[in-house]
Amino acid sequence: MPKQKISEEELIWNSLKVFKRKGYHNTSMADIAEVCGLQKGSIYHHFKSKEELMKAVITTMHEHYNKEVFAYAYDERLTPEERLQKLEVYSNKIFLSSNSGCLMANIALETNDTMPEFSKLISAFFQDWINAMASIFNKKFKTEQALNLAKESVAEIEGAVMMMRIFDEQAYLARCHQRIFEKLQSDPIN
Amino acid sequence: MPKQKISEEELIWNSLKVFKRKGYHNTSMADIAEVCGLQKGSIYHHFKSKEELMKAVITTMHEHYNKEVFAYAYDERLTPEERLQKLEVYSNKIFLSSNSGCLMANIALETNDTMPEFSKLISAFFQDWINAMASIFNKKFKTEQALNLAKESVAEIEGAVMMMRIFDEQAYLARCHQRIFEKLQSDPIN
Amino acid sequence: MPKQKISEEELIWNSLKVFKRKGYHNTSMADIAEVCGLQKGSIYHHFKSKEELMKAVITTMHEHYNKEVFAYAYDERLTPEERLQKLEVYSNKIFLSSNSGCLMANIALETNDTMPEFSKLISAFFQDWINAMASIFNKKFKTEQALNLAKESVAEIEGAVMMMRIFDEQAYLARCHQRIFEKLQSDPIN
Amino acid sequence: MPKQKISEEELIWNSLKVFKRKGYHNTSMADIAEVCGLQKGSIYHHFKSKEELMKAVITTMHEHYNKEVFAYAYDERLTPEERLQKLEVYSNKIFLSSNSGCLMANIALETNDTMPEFSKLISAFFQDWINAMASIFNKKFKTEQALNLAKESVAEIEGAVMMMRIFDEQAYLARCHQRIFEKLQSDPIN
DNA sequence: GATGAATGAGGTTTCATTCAT
DNA sequence: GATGAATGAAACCTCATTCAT
Repeated sequence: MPKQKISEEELIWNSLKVFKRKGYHNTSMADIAEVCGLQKGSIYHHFKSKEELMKAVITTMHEHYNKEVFAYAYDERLTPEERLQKLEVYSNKIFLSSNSGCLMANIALETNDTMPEFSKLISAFFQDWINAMASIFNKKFKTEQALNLAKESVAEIEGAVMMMRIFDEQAYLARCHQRIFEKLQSDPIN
Repeated sequence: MPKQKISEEELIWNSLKVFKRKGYHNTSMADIAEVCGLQKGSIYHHFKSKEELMKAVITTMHEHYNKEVFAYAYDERLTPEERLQKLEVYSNKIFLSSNSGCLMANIALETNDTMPEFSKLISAFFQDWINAMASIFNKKFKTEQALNLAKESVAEIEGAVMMMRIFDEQAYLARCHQRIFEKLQSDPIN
Repeated sequence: MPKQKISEEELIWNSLKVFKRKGYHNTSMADIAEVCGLQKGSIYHHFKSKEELMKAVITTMHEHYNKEVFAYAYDERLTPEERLQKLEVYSNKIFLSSNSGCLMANIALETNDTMPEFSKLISAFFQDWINAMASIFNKKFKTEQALNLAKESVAEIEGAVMMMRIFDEQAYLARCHQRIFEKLQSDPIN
Repeated sequence: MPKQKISEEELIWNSLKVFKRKGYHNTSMADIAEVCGLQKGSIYHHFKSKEELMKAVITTMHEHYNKEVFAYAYDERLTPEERLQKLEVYSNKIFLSSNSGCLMANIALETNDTMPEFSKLISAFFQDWINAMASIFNKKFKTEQALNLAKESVAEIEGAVMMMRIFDEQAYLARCHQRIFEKLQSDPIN
């Protein structure tokens, strides 16, 4: 009889916010329940465990990025510079909207050595991000060099987001994007 | 039952390893006790809470870096390049010795929004690191530019360490150091 | 595992018995759990801490007295002597039913200097008791004298209950009630 | 080699203050150590357990009362009124010097049902007190009546001390002594 | 589907006590 | 005698999970 109070989508996005802020182990099912307006027990109608919920959160975020962000990297109607800018705009939207950094990085650094199932999902996400960046650099650079530039770029962005959070100083991200843009416009090494 | 089984120093360094690998919230006092060969309760002889222990760990690591690493950045007998290399050598020793990344970054991303006392200590550490890097760049660049290069560099290193851990791929760090070296040798912007 | 095994009312009254016998600090949540047929952790479903439980116990007892005992002191259909007797009958029922004295007094003497939240609740209880007694004496005595007689009476009863417990000698209470009766029938001081 | 830092006497009197204020179970050996300027472990050179210490405290207090207070009740050079006044003076000194009530009563109400060894010692104390009072009343009243008046009086004093502590209102004790004085001067029932 | 009571394992912490120095 | 490190039991409390209603 009881009507559904919240959609699975919403449940996942609400949980995401909490996990991003408080981390995996410090987030309790009660915390999740609270932001969803449910009782602890009710969450188990949707996810069979906290671990499954976290995996759903990671996966959902990954799919979202694939569709809404990384897709631009492959959009043949755009120049490489335009593509890069699209990714940047989205990055900014996410990373500047809260002071809590990047869900994927936060969870990765917290659980990389103890929750292999999360690690697999998270590295898949970063792989897709790197591939997207590489495909942009590919227009001007050779495969291997493009890949390296992509790896550098993703690493730099995550480094910048980390510092941004630690120092509460937004400039890090803008300067980082600036440098990536310069990479794209630099001369191929040979 | 009596007489010291472990020095406070050792206790801290053993704890550090566990905290780095498992994070703050997922490390139990029982875990700490185990790596120290003590009973749970005995740790409270040395630190009045898990939180105080974590703070001692952060502080000890910070002091260690100040003395053993950052000090090279101010060593007038060395050229800037030599100084940078000293820092790099040390970075490698730490970050390549395990697959668990950087204690400071791991704890920062896990607890930045919930444990302000840790955040303060951690940002002080990164500030000292940035200052050390800036003092190296200062030999060739103007203050502001040197500072920005220092910030970039620290962010890049942390980004590289993160990726290195996620992908278990050590190349990230070497290439990152390479790029920092190039920054040092590039022409000042004007 | 699910569905209520014990009502909150019962939980409180069962706890009360243990607290009265063993005191606050010497009563463990395990003790409480045992008399309630629950697991330790389950009690936290109903009360968020041992302290809150104790406060609920005190408050419940206070309300119970207000309704079931002190009310007689204000019952206009009864003579002062009848009112006094009603209170006495109830006193006897409580204080003679076990050898554990008076919950309020026991907890007060144990925790008065360390748990101010208990002290406030307990002194409110005694104040209501004194007011009830005063309202009986008021029929024959002036306000101030009635109040003093009430204070004396309550103190005497508590003193008697204490001695009764220490010496396991019930006569104390009966004689004490006798003296209070005589006070009521004595001549007003002027 | 280490010189004695505190005499056993002092240790007992210092402990007494803590036990009176915080009760038996809520006083830790660390608390005791602190007020004695010792380490926890050192207390065990003097008393083999917390329980033994508490018993020494009770016994010491009892002996002190016998010698310094109750003795006046048997002093043939004094009138009954003078004897009573001596006891009163002493009562006031003790009970008005802190807001923590009566050690014997506090410990009795906290532990009567769980620490029979304390109960025995405490009831012996109260018995001596009652006997002392009875010996005063004996000058004017018959044995049985004197005994009852003594019991009443002690109970009343303890009741007054309890109320005094709960309400932080010193008047209780003075009025109580006043009433006891009146008892002594009233006519024997005969 | 939602609820809320219950569970049991495990978390951090406290504490009386022991004992080598 | 005093110390301080260690112990282990037990304290309070949290939490992921289950399940009858």
